[in-house]
Amino acid sequence: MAQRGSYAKGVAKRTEILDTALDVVARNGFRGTSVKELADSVGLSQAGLLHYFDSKDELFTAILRRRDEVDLALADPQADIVEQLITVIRHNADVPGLVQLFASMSTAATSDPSHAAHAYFVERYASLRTQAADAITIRQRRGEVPAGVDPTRLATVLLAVSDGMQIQWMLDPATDMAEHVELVWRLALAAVATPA
Amino acid sequence: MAQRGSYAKGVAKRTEILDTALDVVARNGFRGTSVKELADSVGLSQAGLLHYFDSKDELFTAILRRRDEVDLALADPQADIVEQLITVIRHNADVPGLVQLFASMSTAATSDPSHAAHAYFVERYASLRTQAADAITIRQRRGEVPAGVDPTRLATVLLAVSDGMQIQWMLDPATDMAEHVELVWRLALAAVATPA
DNA sequence: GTCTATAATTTGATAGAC
DNA sequence: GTCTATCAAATTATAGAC
Repeated sequence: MAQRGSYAKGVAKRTEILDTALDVVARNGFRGTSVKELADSVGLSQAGLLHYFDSKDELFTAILRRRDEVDLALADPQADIVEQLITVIRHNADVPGLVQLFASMSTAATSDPSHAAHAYFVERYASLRTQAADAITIRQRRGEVPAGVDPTRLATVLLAVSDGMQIQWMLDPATDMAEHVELVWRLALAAVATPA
Repeated sequence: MAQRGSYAKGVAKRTEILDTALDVVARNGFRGTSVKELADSVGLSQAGLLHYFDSKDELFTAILRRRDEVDLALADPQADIVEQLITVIRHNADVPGLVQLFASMSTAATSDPSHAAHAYFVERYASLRTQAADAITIRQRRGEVPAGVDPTRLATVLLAVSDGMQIQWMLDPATDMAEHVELVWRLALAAVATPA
């Protein structure tokens, strides 16, 4: 078996912890959730849980990374990255706690380069922005997106609406986040003049 | 003098405190700033400062409200609300700490109805959304915005981009927030088909 | 109105036994 | 690897003097 040795065991356990944490946070939310709360739900003591992660922030950053992995696995690999993004946003309405976690961590980490999650967000936005810009460029060549639109800017804007809609959705869960992201996307596809 | 009596004095002092706090937060940022830090900068003890506000969260909510007042006073009353919004976003690049404060408070307060700032955000989004939707409706009648676009949805989306761009700007201050909000606005003005 | 002093917790992190 | 126990702070909020 490939999972032999203490290293693999540690990794497997870590993943198991993260998947449980993902469920717990998704439901119970993230109200400055303490390490102990999470420890209880995964059946470990606080110290036991922190054995796997260097700090609280590292733990929650790992949760965010794991969530991206899970989301990616669920997405249709055939689909345009923009379509995938919209699908993920649509799913977000089912996991309020994760939306809360993402929003909280992003505000805390983006403005503080020394925050444990800073690198995660840098990588995430760079990666998504590039992927989306590439997809937009392809559509542009097909004439589906006006030539005057800068792909990177449009990509940036699509990510921004996604993030911003989370705030308004938390305020009123009846709000349809995905629909609003789609509106921007359709406006771009429908634009005929050539905004910079 | 109109400012006589303990009530008026209290109000004046409160405003004075808030204006100082606004400066301090704008520069120093909001890294979970403690009440004591703010108290020091306004020349009061921690308890002295809390004499004017019921709690820490009430204090920071008051700072946000005061900031909106100041921003509103600076805006051109002749301008379209959407243009005003873009102007405010442009100014935001000069007050990083306030962007941080707004982002932090919005994530904390929107998801928690019992948070001291919850009502503030409810009112703020409702008000801005309505005003923007009205302005969009007017443009629609003039034929500047496609008839098929729902004014409230477009308004919602413009607010979302504004919020979302703050995250990406905190990550990279070279990002031009206003320019990206304008992109969405121009896409809407340039759209020719009729997205819902 | 403002201060000093302190209560009241909470909670992240670590040391060390098993 | 996991736990118990404890440390070490950091703050908010309040009581009560002046």
